[in-house]
Amino acid sequence: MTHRADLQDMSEIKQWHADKGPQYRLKHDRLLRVAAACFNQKGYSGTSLKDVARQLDLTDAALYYYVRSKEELVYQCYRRAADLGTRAMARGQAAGGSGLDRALSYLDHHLEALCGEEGPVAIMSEIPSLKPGHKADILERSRQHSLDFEALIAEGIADGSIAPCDVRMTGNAIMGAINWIPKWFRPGGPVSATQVRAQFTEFCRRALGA
Amino acid sequence: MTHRADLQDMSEIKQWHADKGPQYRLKHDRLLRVAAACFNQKGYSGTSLKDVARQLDLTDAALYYYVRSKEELVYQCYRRAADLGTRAMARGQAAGGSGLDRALSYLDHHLEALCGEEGPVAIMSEIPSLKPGHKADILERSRQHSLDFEALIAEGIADGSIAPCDVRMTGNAIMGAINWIPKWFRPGGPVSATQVRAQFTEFCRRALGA
DNA sequence: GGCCTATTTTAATCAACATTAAAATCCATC
DNA sequence: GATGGATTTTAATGTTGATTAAAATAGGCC
Repeated sequence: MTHRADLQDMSEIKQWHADKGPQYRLKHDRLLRVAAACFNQKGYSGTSLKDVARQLDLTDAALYYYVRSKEELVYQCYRRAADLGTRAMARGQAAGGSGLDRALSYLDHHLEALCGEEGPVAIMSEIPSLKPGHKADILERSRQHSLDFEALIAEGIADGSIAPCDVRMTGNAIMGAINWIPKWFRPGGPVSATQVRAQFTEFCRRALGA
Repeated sequence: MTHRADLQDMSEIKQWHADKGPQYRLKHDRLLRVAAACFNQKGYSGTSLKDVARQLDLTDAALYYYVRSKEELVYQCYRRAADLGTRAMARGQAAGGSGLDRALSYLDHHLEALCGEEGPVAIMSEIPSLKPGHKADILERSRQHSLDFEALIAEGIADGSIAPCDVRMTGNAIMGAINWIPKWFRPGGPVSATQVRAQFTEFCRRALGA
């Protein structure tokens, strides 16, 4: 499924970051978080590189020391978001208990990443305008994530902890609810991250539970 | 809450469309649907007016006979989406039965609009880059819609048809799931609109039901 | 102090669209 | 088949913001 071009893209990026020191990594990560916040708050077309740079006390041109292009900046934001999701999924899968328990564990971990200190996570609303290789990569990860979640649901149904339902649809519904969270949740807002975590998992427990 | 500038914007738009005939209205509506499809599939920044125009067998310049700017095109797409939501909400509120019944009725109507013949509905991911007046208008409608939905949930809790829960959170979760649907649902795809409607409402019934 | 690398800035450049103005075409009606 | 409004095209124009190249600065290390 993966084209030669994609692999090339991937390795290019690895090279790009490979030799840089830890200072670099730190700033690069900060860039990604700031950019994600901008994209979520001001929209993709609404945020210029200058906007992002200003928040980092930098010139727009300076960003090109960290990313090759705006497109790549978006891509890396999405990649970061996908990575956080994947990590949460791995933890959920590794958790003990019934299918329901593990599904909820995953959700809780993901919510923690979304609302917690890991900083703002980019909503993936501009996937289509990524260049082919990057788009394929993100879509692939995204697809895998969905499949993993559906698998958890299926296991839950099998072991009787989750009520029988259309796995695909249910997965999509919950994923949608998750993905939409950055739209309405603001750290430091009226609702705390802890509350969201508790209430959201509670919601899913009821939605899924047998 | 509404500024003078906003009102001005609104009336300007009314004037713009007021005198035109029914042919015009028809084509204008088609434009909005095609544009919504483009924005959803190719992203906002990924769709040029030329793209939209091509699908209508028109030149990009011709679109300016129907809209004043790209920004306004987006705004009208969002407005159309909001209107469909509002209509569904009105029908749901007017339906009989318990709070749960009415909430589900609203959802069903909204799903029908989203997946049915009314054509593709724009995902509102670029609200921030609307100009102030338009942004305020859309946000206001959106907020109202959420409030209405939360009210339905509250009524359901009051009459015992919906299990006690945090109304705001639950509303946000379900709205998120709804708003995300255009991301994965493709008319003519593997899953029919009817199936989505049935399964999604079923999901919400379980999530909400007492 | 001098050197080397990492980081950032200044000052252009450049391209992609959005947008506009004027002209052309289409179409119903007289 | 001529007239007038509605609709669309052709051909520029403009502006924004991404991108680049070369120069400047900062800081660790000898």
